[in-house]
Amino acid sequence: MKENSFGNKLLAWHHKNKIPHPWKSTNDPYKIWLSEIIMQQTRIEQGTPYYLKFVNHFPDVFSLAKAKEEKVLKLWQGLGYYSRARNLHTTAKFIVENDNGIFPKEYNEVLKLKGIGEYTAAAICSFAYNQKYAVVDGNVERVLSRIYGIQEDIKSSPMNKQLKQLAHQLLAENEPALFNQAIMDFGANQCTPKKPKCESCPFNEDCVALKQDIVSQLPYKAKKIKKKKRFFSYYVFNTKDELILRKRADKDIWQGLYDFPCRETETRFEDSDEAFLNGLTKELGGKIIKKDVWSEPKKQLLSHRIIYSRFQSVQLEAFRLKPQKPYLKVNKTKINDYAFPKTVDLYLSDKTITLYSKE
DNA sequence: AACACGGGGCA
DNA sequence: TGCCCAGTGTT
Repeated sequence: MKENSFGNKLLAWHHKNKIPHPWKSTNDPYKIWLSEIIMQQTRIEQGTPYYLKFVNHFPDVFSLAKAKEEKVLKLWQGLGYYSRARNLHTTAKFIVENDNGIFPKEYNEVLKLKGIGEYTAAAICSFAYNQKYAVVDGNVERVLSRIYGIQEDIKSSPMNKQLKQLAHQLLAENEPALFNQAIMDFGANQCTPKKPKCESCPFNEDCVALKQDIVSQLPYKAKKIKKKKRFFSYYVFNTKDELILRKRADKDIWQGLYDFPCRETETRFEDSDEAFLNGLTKELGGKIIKKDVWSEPKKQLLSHRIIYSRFQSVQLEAFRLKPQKPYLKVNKTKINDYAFPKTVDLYLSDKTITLYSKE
């Protein structure tokens, strides 16, 4: 779609559908800044009462700068992301002390302020000063990815760059403040995350996502897998010729592979668990001759896990009892017959470990 | 580049 | 539960 066509349709939509907000009827950069900080990652309905409270208590940057942080945080209470409030306060004091209370006008100067990133800098420069900076927030990402059928991960660095460029091109021939307001309103009220109003959409002839029936799948964001941390403390029981392995159970990582008797802990490594060690020692029917200190924890990254493993060599004079259940006794010369997870193999291969020597 | 940072609304 | 919301700072 041609840039001017996009702008014309968007502005026509906006003319009919604009929704007033308390901070729209001003060019005061302070109020625009305040509203933008409050609205970051926040729904308009949730943030609006806070905006009204703040302008009421702090009508200008001086009053905000003079306030105690306690007061600012108290007013912010319940809104979440509290570093926004602290940064807001810090920046207010900075502007009063360094710039005589006058908000900077240069985009790059605005961007330097604490709590102001690319989105907010563009919002302030366009809304307060009508400079040509395109805002790219969640709304804009959604609108553009759908209309232009962008199926790649919009959060990826290259794609995010492209989106900014596209937004900038579309903005180019238009009134910056008006265009930015329009595209955000359009995302918030027409091209909504769920149940977008495609039937009444001015772009329904152009929208690539609608044509391909993938509107509900866009914008695509790569699933960010939360990597759970696990902590393994391995006890490497060994004698002159043998050592104890454990066959790993089903329903867990590395099933069927071998490692050592292991105590897993929820959080970071705690002190050695003597009961665990002694119980196992008794079970193997031996006496401890020598016990090494714990190895430095080794970190292993899996697709969905971060595993920290540490090892402790425990030398017994003999294994008098036959190991039970998942444990088995193995002659050191046979160790290469078993499959090990990477960290365990690295430990075994370590030249400083004298358990066995790899060929 | 990945992650922490909140609280609320909605399926 | 999981996703999303006028994102930014930190590692």
